[in-house]
Amino acid sequence: MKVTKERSAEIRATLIETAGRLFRERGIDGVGIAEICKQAGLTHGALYAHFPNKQSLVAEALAHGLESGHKRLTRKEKGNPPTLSRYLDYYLSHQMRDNLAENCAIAASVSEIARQDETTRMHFCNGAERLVAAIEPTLGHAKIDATNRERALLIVAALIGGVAIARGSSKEDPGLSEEMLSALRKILGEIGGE
Amino acid sequence: MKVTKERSAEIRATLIETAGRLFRERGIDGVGIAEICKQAGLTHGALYAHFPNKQSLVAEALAHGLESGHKRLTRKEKGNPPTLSRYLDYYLSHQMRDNLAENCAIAASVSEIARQDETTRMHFCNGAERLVAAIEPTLGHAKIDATNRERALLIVAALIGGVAIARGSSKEDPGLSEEMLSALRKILGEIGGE
DNA sequence: TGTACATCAGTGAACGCGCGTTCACTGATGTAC
DNA sequence: TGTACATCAGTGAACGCGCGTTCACTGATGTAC
Repeated sequence: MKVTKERSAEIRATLIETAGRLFRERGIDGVGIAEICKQAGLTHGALYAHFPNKQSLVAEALAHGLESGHKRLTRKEKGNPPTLSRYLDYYLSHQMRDNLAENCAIAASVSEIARQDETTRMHFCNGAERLVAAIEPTLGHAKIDATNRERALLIVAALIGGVAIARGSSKEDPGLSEEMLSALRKILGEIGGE
Repeated sequence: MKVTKERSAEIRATLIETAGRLFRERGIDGVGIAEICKQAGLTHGALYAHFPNKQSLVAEALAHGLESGHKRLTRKEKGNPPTLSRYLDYYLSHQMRDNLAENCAIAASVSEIARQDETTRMHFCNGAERLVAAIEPTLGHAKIDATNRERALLIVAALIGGVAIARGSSKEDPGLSEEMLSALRKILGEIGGE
């Protein structure tokens, strides 16, 4: 049956958030429409009143995940802009490694992106650019012959790759997983002139 | 019909290589038994004479991909062991970015690994450890306060993450993609004491 | 070496299942009077 | 403000499809004599 405009907008937002959480946790191919709708408290048919198909939900869910991740990450604390230390502590924590669902959409879906449609890939690029741009101004001086932009690109690559490797090895080789997080925490801090 | 032992072993090897190539290119969930067998010149039922199920083919294909990648990467040239430059040139090339199928299984499947079974994850960990161990002895001196092991971990994380981001952005934001490859080439060379 | 037969890798139809998507229907919402 | 009706978000059965897997069958291979 019909619902109020407000309720409909709420439901749409719930679908996007639920889908994003599930896609990050189990991969885009690994989650079906039926489960997303069920977790959002709907039957599967309802989805098509909000999105023309699964792919467009994928695109919106990624965009929303990147947007809210970016906002959370760059939020000012006590009026101060975020520091490099805060980015590094956040990305290289156990909570980041062990909670796919609640964290960075770039890290969660990086190797699935190339197989998605153009809109989705576009959102991914914007998200990556914004992360680099957010890190760049937090950099201090370091004994390295490289521009701030180059160092920001390195830090983003290492964070995304490091978290992915730490996740993939956390059960079978926890030593490697821990070592990856702590080595990156130390050496990226130094490279970033923390 | 039955085939000779030699032919059967050939077929098994073909299945593993074909599956690995397709999994790297389109993801593990993105490729079915039928297509793997078809590309290997068989009908789908034949697979089950060689593997009990898809998951065990996934595990063997990953192990084989990591093994042959490792051999290719660490092969001596003119009696000399591989250098850091060779690793960096290989990982940060367009051929690496654009040919998922023929390259590093770690880079291709890093964010799918956490969802695979224990055997598959174990193979992944071994592959990652071997890559770190291969890079460590190639490092020279650099103005960075970090052990060789820590620098090797950083380089591996940055290569895997950097290639993944370069892949995800190559169509919609080629500028970012190129910049990522060249920035990493330069800065990792410096950090590695190339 | 030649013959008879057991083995078993490969075939292809068939299985149940879950996928994304469609659609006739329902009934509360929002609107026109 | 009250009434009549059009709208349309949500329901749930049904669609075709491709998935992983099974299995009776085939026929060349490998073996026992």
